[in-house]
Amino acid sequence: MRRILHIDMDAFFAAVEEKRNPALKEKPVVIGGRGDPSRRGVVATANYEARKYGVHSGMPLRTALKLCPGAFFLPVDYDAYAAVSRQFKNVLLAITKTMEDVGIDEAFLDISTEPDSNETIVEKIKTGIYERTGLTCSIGIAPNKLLAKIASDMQKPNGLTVLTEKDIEHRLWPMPIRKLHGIGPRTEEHLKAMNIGTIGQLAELPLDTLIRHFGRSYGQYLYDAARGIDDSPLVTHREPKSFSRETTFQEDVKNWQTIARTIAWLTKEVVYDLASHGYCARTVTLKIRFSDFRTITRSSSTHETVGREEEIRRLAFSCLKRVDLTGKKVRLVGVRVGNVKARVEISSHH
DNA sequence: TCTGGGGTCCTTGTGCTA
DNA sequence: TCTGTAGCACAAGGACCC
Repeated sequence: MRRILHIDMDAFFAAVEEKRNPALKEKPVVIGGRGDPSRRGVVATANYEARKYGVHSGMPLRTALKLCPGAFFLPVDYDAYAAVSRQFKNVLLAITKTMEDVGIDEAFLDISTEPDSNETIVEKIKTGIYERTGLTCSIGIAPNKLLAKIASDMQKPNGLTVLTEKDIEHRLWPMPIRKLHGIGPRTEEHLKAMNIGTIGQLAELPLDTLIRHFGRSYGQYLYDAARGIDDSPLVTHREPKSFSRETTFQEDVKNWQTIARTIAWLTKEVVYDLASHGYCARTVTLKIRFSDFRTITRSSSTHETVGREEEIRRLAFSCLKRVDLTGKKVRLVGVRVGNVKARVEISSHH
């Protein structure tokens, strides 16, 4: 039986900001966009004080302002959070190298072969993270990643929850289906229409029913997940598959020049990312979102990989030519490069 | 009046080729 | 030569995650 930990930092962005500016503690804090609730943007994180007013991540900043006019609004300072993220991940890596990164504020650890008890390891992690960063985290322990992630969410902030196979019936099955990783709003609606609201009810559905509704791969996933089954290993290293940049205009745009200039700028940014990571690409995808939120993509591939800005911009504009913009207002444009390949190292030795 | 940005993965349709 | 089909690459869209 594996021992998998999921570590989740508590209200991470807000906690870093409060650490920098302790006067923010005890006050509602909302972090998102450029920190200006009169401009377009959504909430990245709200602290627990702001959550009392109904503010939550993903909500437009304008809505958050209405719900909580007294809140402090701060811009997302990704570099600062990344620095703290490295610190807490170093604490985890001191326990075991079998760590899977899950974004900036979460990680899995596989401690199956560690001699120490769960209690000892949890103590090391919690005090280690607190000493290095001054922040708290919530931890879940279970036989697999699926259950460990659910467990870390059961008691927060600063919680610890252990789930075993014996807990599946009485602790997992009463939960709403949305708690399962991989079930989002669309699947929730689909299952609601089938009168399925809890994980237990999902577990009553036969495999062939799930496959009929959700396809072979996702149907099988749902069948297993409802039973707490997950054999997926930790992924300790991954290569990037794509790089992208996109931006939402403050006001919807119908001027072609503005759109073209923005695409050229985004291309420059993407090329910089691509090059600084040492990659080149074969596919360029242009993304356009119209004012009605309808989103289209157009992509264009080359036979040989490319990395130069002129080349990638040419591909991006060949995509733009295939989009009919007449009479439409554009809300967002984005540029992505895919099918990326590590550049052959021009080595100094020979 | 709303609904970010950076990713991954999956599905579906289509055209090509063995 | 005709027909079917399996497999693949690619394009587009969509669901989901943090």
